[in-house]
Amino acid sequence: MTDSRGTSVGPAGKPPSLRERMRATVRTEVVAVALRLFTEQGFDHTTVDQIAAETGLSRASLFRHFGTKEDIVLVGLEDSGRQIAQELRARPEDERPWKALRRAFDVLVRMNEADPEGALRYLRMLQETPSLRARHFEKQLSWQEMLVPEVARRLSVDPGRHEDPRPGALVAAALACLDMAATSWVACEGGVPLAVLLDRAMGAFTE
Amino acid sequence: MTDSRGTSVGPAGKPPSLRERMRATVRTEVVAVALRLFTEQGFDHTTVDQIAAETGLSRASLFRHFGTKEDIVLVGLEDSGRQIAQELRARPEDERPWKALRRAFDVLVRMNEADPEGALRYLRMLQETPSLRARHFEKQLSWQEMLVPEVARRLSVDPGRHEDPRPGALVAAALACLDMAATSWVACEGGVPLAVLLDRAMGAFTE
DNA sequence: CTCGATATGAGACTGCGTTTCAATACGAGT
DNA sequence: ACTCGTATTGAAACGCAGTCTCATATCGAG
Repeated sequence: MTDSRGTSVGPAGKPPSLRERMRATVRTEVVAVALRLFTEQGFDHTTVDQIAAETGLSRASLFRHFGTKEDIVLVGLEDSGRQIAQELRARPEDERPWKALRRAFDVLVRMNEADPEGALRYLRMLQETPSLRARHFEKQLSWQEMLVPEVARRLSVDPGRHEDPRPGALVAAALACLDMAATSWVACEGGVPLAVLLDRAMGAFTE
Repeated sequence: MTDSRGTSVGPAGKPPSLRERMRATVRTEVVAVALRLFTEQGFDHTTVDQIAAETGLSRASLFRHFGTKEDIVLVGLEDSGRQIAQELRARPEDERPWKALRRAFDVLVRMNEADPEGALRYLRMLQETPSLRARHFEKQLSWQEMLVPEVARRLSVDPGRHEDPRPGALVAAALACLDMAATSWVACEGGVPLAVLLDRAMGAFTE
């Protein structure tokens, strides 16, 4: 059971067959090699053929695992989105959506604190490479789709009603704050904790 | 005097030379032809060569006018951004930034009301075409850069301080609300006025 | 009219992403 | 262990976006 891009999806029963384990191994290997090359030579100056050569895969197979070159860098975000959504659903029922979103983002904060140096490098590359920034926004859109239903539920809004943009607006705005905090964090070289910047950004509304 | 993509910029002195007028007419011609082809066959199924052929231009020249295929559709946004920024600066000094941003967006609302049918078609294409959505976000980033200084000024924040993500967060969140409102507007086929949706979206915070 | 700057077309080139096809590796059932 | 249907793989050609070079016009100022 895999999603459209082949990520193994959830703990849904199946004992992972040999094939799927192979698949996972290959994927992490590719990501490792690619990240090394990207940080060494820059994203734009690294060709897909080069990555394929260094991993011993063919170009075609590479594109079967990752639909695009950018996806090699961004596959991880898919999972982060799921984690945030899970965390959001776990927040107390009576917590305000805005606050609940802020708390759900703590999973990302913790991930960054686990490896600040790597996170800094990663985010810098993301922000310096236009094509990556663009794809990154697309991924955030998928986060949005994962988070909106829960916010809608908390606001007692019929999920099918598109005349009420409030759930979407809250989620999109929160994600915008998250991006802004990340940008600031990179700008001051990690000098100010991400959590603090995120509090400031999202606190600009309740003032 | 032209900006990086060749758009004539503001009423800054110069009487437009013949060359620049030619340039302008060619550009609007290309945009017209391209929009027709895109709505007829879809963005992805229209090649740049086709547009070049129908306008009598060479591929190379086309790319001199518009850096990318997406830019042909999105050049107009550059100007919209400037208008919003101008409107924002014109808002009363004591108005809250959030409200001032809401009012500044009215220029877009008015543009949509001037040609709802065309706006609907345009936005639909934008949202249905992934590569266009991605570039659209990039353009919004440039809007952000145009709006942040004024918001920072109103919050008495030193523009150079990136430890304070609040101006950026407010602007990014407002733009997210704008996008969400536009999405809802398209979803209900323009059934609810954009202004109303925008009020709802941006009102979800002050509640 | 002349000269420098600029826009143009033609064509080759790089790189991403897709498609086709034949060969191979898995894995379930016998 | 054998076999057959199903996935996965590499090789190679293809389509298209975007860049570059270079020779040729075209404009604009003096």
